[in-house]
Amino acid sequence: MHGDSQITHENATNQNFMPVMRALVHAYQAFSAYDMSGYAQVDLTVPQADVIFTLGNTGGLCFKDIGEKTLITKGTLTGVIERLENKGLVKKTHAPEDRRHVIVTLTAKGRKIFEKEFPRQIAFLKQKFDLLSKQELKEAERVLLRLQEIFTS
Amino acid sequence: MHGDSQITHENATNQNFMPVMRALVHAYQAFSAYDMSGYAQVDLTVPQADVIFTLGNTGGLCFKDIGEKTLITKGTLTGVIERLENKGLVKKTHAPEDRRHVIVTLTAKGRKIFEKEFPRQIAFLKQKFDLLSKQELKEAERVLLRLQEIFTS
DNA sequence: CTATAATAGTCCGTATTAGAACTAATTAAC
DNA sequence: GTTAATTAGTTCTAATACGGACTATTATAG
Repeated sequence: MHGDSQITHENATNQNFMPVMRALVHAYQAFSAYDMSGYAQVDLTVPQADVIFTLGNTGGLCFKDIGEKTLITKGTLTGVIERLENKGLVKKTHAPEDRRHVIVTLTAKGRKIFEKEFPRQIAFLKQKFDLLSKQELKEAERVLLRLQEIFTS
Repeated sequence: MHGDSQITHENATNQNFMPVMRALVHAYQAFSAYDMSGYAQVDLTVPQADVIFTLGNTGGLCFKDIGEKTLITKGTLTGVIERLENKGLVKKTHAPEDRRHVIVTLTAKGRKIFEKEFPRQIAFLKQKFDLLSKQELKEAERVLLRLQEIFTS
């Protein structure tokens, strides 16, 4: 016998971290649903918009860089970029200095979309984040960085 | 001219809420990746485990209830339950009092999986959450509930 | 009592999503 | 300098994921 430290299927739900875990999942899910709703009137999915916004204000990026910034894995990225290419929003070129790299660049049409939709979506998100005080924003950032830290350590 | 309140594609990235938004996405992504890694040696996907854990310690739930607890939409749930059924972990029965409802119940095999894997995964997650102090847990929960609140209001 | 609305699931189409096997190109080892 | 290891993308499979159309069942309106 060594105290009540044993986790069973009956007491697992009562672990003291469960409320935080649930809150993290629900907070992200709520944010995610709101973010997605911003694209309802735009012919872009969230990952597609994510890529367009990542490419904006740059002279083009390779798959690896786009994947690292958007957290989209390479296998998925191939398809996302392909659909953006079919819509005429990006184009692919091989880097001359290293032919393994494929550089993805916004087309003129893609740039127009970026310049219109990026500020619109940011303003849309800002409506919600503006409900937080400066104090709350700072606290939230600190807490979230700490959470990220424990899961990557 | 009305101050610098206008959001353009050039200044959008500098909005003061951007660090918080990024931190939320990265914190969730880090948690999610860690959670998923816990199932590496188990023949269950995250949604499948989520359903099994939700059904554990209950006498069965209908699709609607499972969907609300797991945040899995109905169209997706049909497939998830079907695969669990094929593995012999759950069974479906029509509710006699309202034949629109389909009640999903753990089989004996499903219950065994639940009783073994639920405590294991909770202990696995606990390893990380134990890195947080009581104070940090409380603060995190408060901040996350606030975030959830602003996005659902 | 009957037409209508609401609810619960299923099915379908399109788009992620992760991960593993594969190809092509570059770098490192010897 | 050729072989081995690494890196960048593509392709493939299985499983989500959302939303809309559809069916079956129950509740509501008149």
